[in-house]
Amino acid sequence: MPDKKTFYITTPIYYPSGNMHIGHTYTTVAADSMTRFKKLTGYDAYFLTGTDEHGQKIERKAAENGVTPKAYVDKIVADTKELWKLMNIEYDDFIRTTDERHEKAVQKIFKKFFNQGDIYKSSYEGQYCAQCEAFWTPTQLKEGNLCPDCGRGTELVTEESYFFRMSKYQDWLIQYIEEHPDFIQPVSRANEMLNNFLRAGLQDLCVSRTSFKWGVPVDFDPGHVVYVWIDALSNYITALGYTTENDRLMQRYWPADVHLVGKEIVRFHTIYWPIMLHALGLPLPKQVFAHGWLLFGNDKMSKSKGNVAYPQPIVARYGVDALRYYLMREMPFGADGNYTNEALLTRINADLANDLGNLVSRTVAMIEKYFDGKLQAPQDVQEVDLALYRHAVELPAAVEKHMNALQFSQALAEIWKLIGECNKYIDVTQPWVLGKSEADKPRLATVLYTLAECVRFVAVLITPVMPATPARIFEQLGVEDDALKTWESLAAFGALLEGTKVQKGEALFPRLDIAKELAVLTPAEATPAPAPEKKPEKQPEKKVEKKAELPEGCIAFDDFEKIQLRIARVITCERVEKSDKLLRFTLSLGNETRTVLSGIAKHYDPETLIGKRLVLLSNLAPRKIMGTMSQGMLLSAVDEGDNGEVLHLLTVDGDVADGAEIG
RNA sequence: CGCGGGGUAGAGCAGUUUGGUAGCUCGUCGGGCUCAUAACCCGGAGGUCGAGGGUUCAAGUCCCUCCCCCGCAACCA
Repeated sequence: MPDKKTFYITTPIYYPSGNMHIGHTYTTVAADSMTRFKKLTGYDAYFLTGTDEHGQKIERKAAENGVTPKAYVDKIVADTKELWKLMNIEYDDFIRTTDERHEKAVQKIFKKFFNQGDIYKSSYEGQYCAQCEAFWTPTQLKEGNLCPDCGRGTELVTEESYFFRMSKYQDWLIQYIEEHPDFIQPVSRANEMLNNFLRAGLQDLCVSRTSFKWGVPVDFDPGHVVYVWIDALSNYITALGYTTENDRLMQRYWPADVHLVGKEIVRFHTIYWPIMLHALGLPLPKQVFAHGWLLFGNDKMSKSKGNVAYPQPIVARYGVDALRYYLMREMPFGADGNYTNEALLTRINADLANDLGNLVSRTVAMIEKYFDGKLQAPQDVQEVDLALYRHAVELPAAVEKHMNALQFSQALAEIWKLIGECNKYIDVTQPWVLGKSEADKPRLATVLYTLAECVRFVAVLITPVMPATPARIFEQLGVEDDALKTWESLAAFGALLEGTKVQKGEALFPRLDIAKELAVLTPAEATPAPAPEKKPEKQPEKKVEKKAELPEGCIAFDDFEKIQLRIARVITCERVEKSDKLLRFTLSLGNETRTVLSGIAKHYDPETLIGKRLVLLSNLAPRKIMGTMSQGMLLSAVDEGDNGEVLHLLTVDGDVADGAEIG
């Protein structure tokens, strides 16, 4: 072990103000795939993830829920770890900024900065919103110094704080970035940082707060807590035992090989963090890689917009590896990408079911059919076979090249080229014709051996991204020897043993009925918010809003008038077959009845709703869900309780006629 | 003129560094095959490469102007 090369990779520590969604999953799967790849290729790899648990927002969220901040984050952290387990994430350490080991180290780091004069005490003056307990800069404020968040007035407040002398290190950092072109990836991000912040001049950074308590206390100045930057960023070294007696890990793994970050926190990782490290006398991470965002439709995922996708239902339906594959394959790492259910399902069918799954299936089936399941040694090798051998043997190097550049998508594309080549090879060699004559048996043996060996190559190569699938392939191929599952075993073609007994199993990835699956996946997203479906119409609307110069987050009265809300009486209500979320309603609107589906089966028993008067968004475009047209949307209040969301249907006071309009 | 990214076939993207026949996936149309998960293989149709101007024998690729979209600037990956 000591002679192995090391590789240290981190994800950001996530902010546990709510459950982790598919975006966090994206980053974490990438880090995990990279780690697995490095381990596979002989590295001593170390993978750190965790949570950034302090700050006012958590403090407030916890208060709203009537629990302590610690209890609040404990729950989310437990769920997060559960999710990573589900996603087959094998981290080496999970750091929480509330860990004692972290807090102690942060206090030492803060003290050191103070002692060496990097941190000084001063005061911070700004417009403060008492309601939101937040400071806003002049550019953030709405006209008349109104709070951009709640719209109330703000007041000029002075708060005593500690500041980090960033300006002192500015020139050093500019030079460092210019001399290390690989430090910030993609390079466009480096330019952004240089042009936007560094060359413009760094402001000293406020690194403590007195306005809230939920943070690491500054041990030499009661009342102050360490503000986010020093607290959060230093996780990458406190997790390795920095400042403690046992800093074995620090010695071994620092500096990190790569910090994976989302593009919105590039600045903190490429400016403040390097400066902090430099001030501590530590080397900088070799690379900060900013990946893009997974957008939903064309929108940023955000809870408030109701357009967030969560991994759990996808994994439940299609398996972890399908989702991991999709996330790593769909878009180039570094650029933004769209998450859509359609694309996910298409990928599963085209790449996993048709190309890979079917290749394994037909290969194994033919070995069973023609050789009674016993793999024959290749005989009578021809140029078609040799071409495929060469392709396979050259593949690991190509995959390695792309993986080392964190280009997961390209690495997978390379692997899939071999899969495509194999499918074509079957067509060209026509094993079912060879099987008809005894004289062609040697050819047939060669063809089937070649295919089986290629499948083995593929199984090994996809391991980092799809850790669960190779075992299922090896089982069908009859590969038991672990030596045949290693990266080294791909050095030459032909490691598979003659006589291996293959056995056809279940389809690796069953082909999906896309229309049907879409209908199942859709209600979950359609329920919380009106579906933002019509792209072409959306843009003009936006423009109108801008021209009218409405306060941000507001709509005009005529926008409201577009929404038709009516009282609907429940005539019948029943569960939808094969759906655990949907209820089918027949509603009376006085002169008409409507069928509406609603994803609230987990919150209500259908019988109890009959006769109730509910609020219906009646002019929502109809949508087919699970084969039934749903003509509107029932409104409900969403309560974010400890055990996830709880829905409460909106109802109405007093006796109101069916179909009464709400305005 | 705040900064950055982007506008390429119906959809999603690559190609722009180092100008030289416009490529991939999905979809679509036609053909082939029957080992296989109605899967696989081949072929076709479909693009004024955001607009305009310029440099050049030659421009998606270089230069200039303009239009449009998205993001950052503020603790959601």
